[in-house]
Amino acid sequence: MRTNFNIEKFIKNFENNCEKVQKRTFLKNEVITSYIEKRNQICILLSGEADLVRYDLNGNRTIIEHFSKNDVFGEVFYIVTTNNELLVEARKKSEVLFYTFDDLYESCKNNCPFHQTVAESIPELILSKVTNLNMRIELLTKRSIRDKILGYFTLISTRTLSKSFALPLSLTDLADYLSIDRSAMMRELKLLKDDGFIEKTGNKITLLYK
Amino acid sequence: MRTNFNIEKFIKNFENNCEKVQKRTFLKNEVITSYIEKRNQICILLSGEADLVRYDLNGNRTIIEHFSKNDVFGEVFYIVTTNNELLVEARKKSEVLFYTFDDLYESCKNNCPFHQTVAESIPELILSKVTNLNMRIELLTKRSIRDKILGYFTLISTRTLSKSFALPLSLTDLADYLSIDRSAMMRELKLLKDDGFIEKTGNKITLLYK
DNA sequence: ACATTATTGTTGCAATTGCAACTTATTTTT
DNA sequence: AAAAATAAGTTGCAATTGCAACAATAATGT
Repeated sequence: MRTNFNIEKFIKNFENNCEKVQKRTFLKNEVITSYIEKRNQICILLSGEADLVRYDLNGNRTIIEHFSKNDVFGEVFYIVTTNNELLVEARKKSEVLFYTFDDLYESCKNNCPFHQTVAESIPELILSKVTNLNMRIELLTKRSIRDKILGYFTLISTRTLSKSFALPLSLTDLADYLSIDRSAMMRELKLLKDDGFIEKTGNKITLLYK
Repeated sequence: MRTNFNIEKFIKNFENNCEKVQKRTFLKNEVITSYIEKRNQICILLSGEADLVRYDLNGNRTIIEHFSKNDVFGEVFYIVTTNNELLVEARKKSEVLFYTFDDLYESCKNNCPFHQTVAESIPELILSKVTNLNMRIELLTKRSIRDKILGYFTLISTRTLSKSFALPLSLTDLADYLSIDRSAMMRELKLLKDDGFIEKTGNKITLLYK
């Protein structure tokens, strides 16, 4: 899920000597990090794609958030007291910037500009997370698979300012994101085509309504 | 949904001369406020109960958040671009403190202590909102009514540090909060009793598992 | 105290959704 | 370029859920 936050200012400052900032590369399906309280790290996806996922006891996977270039994540943005393990998994080969902090709002002893920029941007970052969380709740509270799908498509359409768009997720992943059965979702997609609500060719969707 | 945030320090400062802080009383079912962008207000529930609700096109009500004493709400905590109207409705007679701001992070020209306290506490407040939103998503992504109910009960149990508790919501409201059909929820509650997972007398629940 | 309204509790039935087991297509790896 | 792995697409069937329409309680208002 794309944050609206413009991360460019972060990245242009990251080549510095602060030992608290590290860059690492991950291959597809590697675990980038897990959300454990007090890990105190903020991560920025420089390239590639990744998902924040949870596996429940029945083996169901839920994609909690989908990250693409310049998205920011970390357990500070997901403070929940549960026994469920949350993982960030690379979907493709990905470069990630890790930033470790002692106190989220304190500035670095080294006074490094990157560190500084991060600290200043925390409120803005969190607000953009809140926006995404609220949109997600809006999708999840919809009562039928059809409404969830259409809600999601409308969201992407609004973001891309176009009635036609490529899905940022595979259909398998989309089902796990909307928390619905994949085959039931496929069936509903076909019905939506048959009923003239959408056109679908591969992962390209065109909305025909409104 | 209870925030962990301790609001006492807000309230003890509220009797001041700042014209941007107002106190109003609402009767049951009155609309306290609606979430419209740029309204720029933060509200604190001093007494009573209220819900943040949305009505969809089919007339389904969704309770997005439930507020009780000392909870803080306002559209800054719910920035979403949708055409759905969001309302905060009083469940009981309620007292609400309204605080209007020009810039969330700027301090008051009057330099009033209340205003000051609010501005300083924004990050903390928002983080506690994020926690609640994440927990809500965790509930909503559960695949069955049974898991949603048990997830909710476990949550309340953890908060109250007890296996026995009174539900903070009516059953009708709980169904709208979990985004499920009320009668289906009632049926599942009976099954949970029959299967020995819970005991239920009125709105008192006792968890028998784990 | 009575009437009114809202909430809880129940149930049959229909619609939706999930599950399992496939086939076909596409991507990735060797 | 072939083999292997992953994703997309289908379908029958069973389980779950939603809907509608009640009756029984409880809460609220006059």
